Amino acid sequence: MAEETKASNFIRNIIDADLAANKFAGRRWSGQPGPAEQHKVSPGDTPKIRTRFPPEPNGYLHYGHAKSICLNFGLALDYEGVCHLRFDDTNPEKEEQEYVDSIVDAVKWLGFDWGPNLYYASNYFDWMYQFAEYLIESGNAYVDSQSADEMRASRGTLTEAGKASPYRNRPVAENLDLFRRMKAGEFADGAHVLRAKIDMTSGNINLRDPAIYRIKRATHHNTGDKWCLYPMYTYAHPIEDALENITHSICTLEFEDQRPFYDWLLEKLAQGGLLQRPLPQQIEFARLNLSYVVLSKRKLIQLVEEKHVDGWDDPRMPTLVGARRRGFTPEGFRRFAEMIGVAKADSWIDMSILEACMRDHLNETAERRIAVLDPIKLVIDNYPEEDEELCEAPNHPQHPELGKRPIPFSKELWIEREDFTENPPKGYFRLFPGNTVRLRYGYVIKCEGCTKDEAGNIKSVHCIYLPATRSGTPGADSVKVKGNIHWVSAKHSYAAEVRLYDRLFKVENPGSGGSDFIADLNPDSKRVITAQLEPALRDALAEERFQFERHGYFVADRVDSKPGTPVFNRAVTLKDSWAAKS
RNA sequence: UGGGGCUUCGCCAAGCUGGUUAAGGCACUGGAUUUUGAUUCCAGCAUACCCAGGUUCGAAUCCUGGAGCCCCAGCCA
Repeated sequence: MAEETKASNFIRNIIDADLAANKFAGRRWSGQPGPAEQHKVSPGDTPKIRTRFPPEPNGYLHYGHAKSICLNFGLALDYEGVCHLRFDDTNPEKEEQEYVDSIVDAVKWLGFDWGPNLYYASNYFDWMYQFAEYLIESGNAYVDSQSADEMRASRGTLTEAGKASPYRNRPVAENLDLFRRMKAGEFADGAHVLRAKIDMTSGNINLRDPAIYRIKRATHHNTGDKWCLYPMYTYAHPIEDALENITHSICTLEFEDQRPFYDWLLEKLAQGGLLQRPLPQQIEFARLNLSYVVLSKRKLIQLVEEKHVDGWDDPRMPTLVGARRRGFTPEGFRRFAEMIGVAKADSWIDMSILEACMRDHLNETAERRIAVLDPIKLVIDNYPEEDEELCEAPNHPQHPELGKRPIPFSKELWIEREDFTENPPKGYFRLFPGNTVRLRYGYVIKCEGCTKDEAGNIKSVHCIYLPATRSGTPGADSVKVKGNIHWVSAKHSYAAEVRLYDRLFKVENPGSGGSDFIADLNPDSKRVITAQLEPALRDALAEERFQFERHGYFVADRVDSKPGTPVFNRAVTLKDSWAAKS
């Protein structure tokens, strides 16, 4: 593949400048995350940059995470760096091993590799604790014994400064004693909290003595019951980055206000000789907003719990497990991330962009097959009853090397109901009485009419075929036709379950204007049908993706398919300029 | 006068150390190829950069003022 020049963005500009200034030249790396002391005698850190994807294992990854994953891992790849996968597991009440596993799977599925750099914030608890003691000793932290309510009240408001806690000037020795006893489990949850001592009058509320440690008796998925004291994200995250030698700590915009604290903390710790310089820098970018879907964790949970979808991996869910079942591809997501870019302006990406990226990749890679989704019988009146023959269909029109496969042809076929009409609208060039059309990879046929039941519903379409026009023979092009429709032989095709998925919501911005987003669900987001498929499809392997010609891209469902009877999910339709016009 | 951030084509988004015809992609519109109304190809698509002033020979880029939108008052992340 040709060398692509990556689109410039503000993060790449920062990295370019850092690299040009040789900012990271002095860093050491002991092979494992650790404080300054540990890295001190080690060799230089070879990767040019270190980024990280730091999910909290408290839910399933969604499309928004895909943007962040592609960004962090992609940057590492481009700059000969590495990207760590780090679980930010500082709140035992919300986190579970199940989520850790699913996150590992999802990032792997997207095609990224963290090598040996799989880490857990919870493995740094000892260091974090020591650093907290240092902060206390250096007069930068204190134990506050106010209740949560009192703390909230004294924090002030957006426009009024906060007031100092009565415990703010506790002597160092007392703070240290209290903090150690907090760790030892002498106090009830919520009795005390450790706070950074910064500025209660700051315009930035995050600097009004943020809480950095709370007492919480909960079993942690990784550390078990070792701790009853857990660090807050605010405190933990910068330290995690520093211990891991992260050069660029990329996060979303809502953490922008947190950056002054991030820098304050790391600077204090570095001054105390605890952390190696240069310190990591936090860079914020705009999170993904996608139309026709919701990405907030709360809403996703609601969809699952209220059973509006069939679980977290429902193909309609904007989760990565859902996308996988849907038939979306990792390459499609990476293309998407590349296409939407990264910037600081809040933006809304239309779902059609993601769909287009999936089509792009699927078009290149998916083999073609024939499926009649809404079958109606087509009878070829002048074709002998007992005859049958094999037609050949290429597996991919742009890739002849993928070979061909035989498709049985006979007197009675299934065609799409919408490929025939008695009263063609202007511009319609499929089947209607008197019109000729090609049966793809077969013969040209001339439509004679149709038969109906008593109610007037069309039962079968009748036609005659032109024997000399068989595809692949010299006479194939002797009759020019505009229309080209697909078909399967009724005698040889088989009925199979196919799920037609569509967008989960019927409006661009579900729940906008204060309405209930549930009311905006698309009632037709899932249709289960029985389709007539060409014989070759029986052999489809779970997760194998195909283009059903003239329909779209489908995947053999990875959970419901059984050997010999795959169930197909529609990932996305083909672009349809005829439907768009009419 | 609480703090922080953002504003370039319908949607993203380069550019921001002042001088380019204001990149590129998607969408859209033409046209060519095509046994998928698909794909591919080729062409078109901002005298205009939130607004108003100013500096300058010259401003999307610098200055001043204004408008709009987003985020922050968890012992969540």
